[in-house]
Amino acid sequence: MRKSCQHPRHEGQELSSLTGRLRREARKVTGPRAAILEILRHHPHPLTIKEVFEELPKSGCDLATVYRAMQMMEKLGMVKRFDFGDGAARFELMNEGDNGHHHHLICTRCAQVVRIEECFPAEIERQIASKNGYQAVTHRLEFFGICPDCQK
Amino acid sequence: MRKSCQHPRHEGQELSSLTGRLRREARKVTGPRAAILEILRHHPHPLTIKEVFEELPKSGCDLATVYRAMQMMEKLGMVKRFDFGDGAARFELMNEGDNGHHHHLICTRCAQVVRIEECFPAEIERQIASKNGYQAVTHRLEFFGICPDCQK
DNA sequence: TTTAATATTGCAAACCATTTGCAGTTAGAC
DNA sequence: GTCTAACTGCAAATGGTTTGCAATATTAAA
Ligand SMILES: [Mn+2]
Ligand SMILES: [Mn+2]
Ligand SMILES: [Zn+2]
Ligand SMILES: [Zn+2]
Repeated sequence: MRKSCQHPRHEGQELSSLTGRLRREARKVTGPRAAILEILRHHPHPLTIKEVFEELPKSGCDLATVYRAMQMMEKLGMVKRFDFGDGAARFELMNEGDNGHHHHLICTRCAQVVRIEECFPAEIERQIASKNGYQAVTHRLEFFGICPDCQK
Repeated sequence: MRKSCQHPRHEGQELSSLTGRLRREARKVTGPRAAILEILRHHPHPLTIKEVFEELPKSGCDLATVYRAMQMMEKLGMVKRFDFGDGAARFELMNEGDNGHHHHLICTRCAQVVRIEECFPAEIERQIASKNGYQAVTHRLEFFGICPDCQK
């Protein structure tokens, strides 16, 4: 469905930097893991486990392996989990050091995704937190609408 | 776990107004439905299907019936679905005419929920929409933090 | 009040995303 | 090379949600 973008600007971090990160954390760089990282590296937007699984080279690996790799990398902070509210978790590669906090605008017709740089105003969030006595407040925010292609 | 609040201010709409709404839409007012509405009516916050199910009077009804009642009422616009990202949908009674758009602040330790009246700034949302050529843009937004009780 | 049409229910099975146990297989430190 | 912890495939289990179907209940009509 969604095609990989070959533009170098979208290839993200070097694979070697990613595998290095794994080894540094005493994780093994296996065939399946390298393949999964290659896929994430070439996709600028969050991917479903199933989408990753289906992009895997012939005789890739077991679905459970993709699930396990993804939760391991999430724990190491290498990928970030997003929830578009459709029942399937999505994952996006994170840059080292970056906390990955950002949002998306999703087409409700074709699922096209745009990365959004705007964020919920920090000042208002601070007010919400203090007014209710909550600490360490963050938010989960996604936008939904009809993309240009789907408007005709 | 979460207790029902008996304060009249929290009882919401009359049960008769709710059942009237059902009949008006050619839906039958059955025992299970009345019981489910009674539960929602007394809870000011979104409830899980399981939570509703467990509050049902002895020998309430089948779990599937709660699921079916809830999706029917969602279609009629009588309840609104919320997603706190923990894998279980939550539902809240909606006032007639109101579109129910609002947000929550959820304690990540005890799941206590506070209704939030603030919303994502409409002006910024409008910019996001036009900048990307999307139409009919809305958002899904929830806040997470540690509630006062859980801070000790 | 009885009837008849239709909506609703319980129950069990199906679904779908995700997790887990386990025995056999590797990566990579030494 | 050896050794061992980490990893894998596979199949079974999980948890939320949906569905098919035959039996039952509600309500509009008579
Ligand atoms: Mn993104
Ligand atoms: Mn609410
Ligand atoms: Zn944000
Ligand atoms: Zn809002």
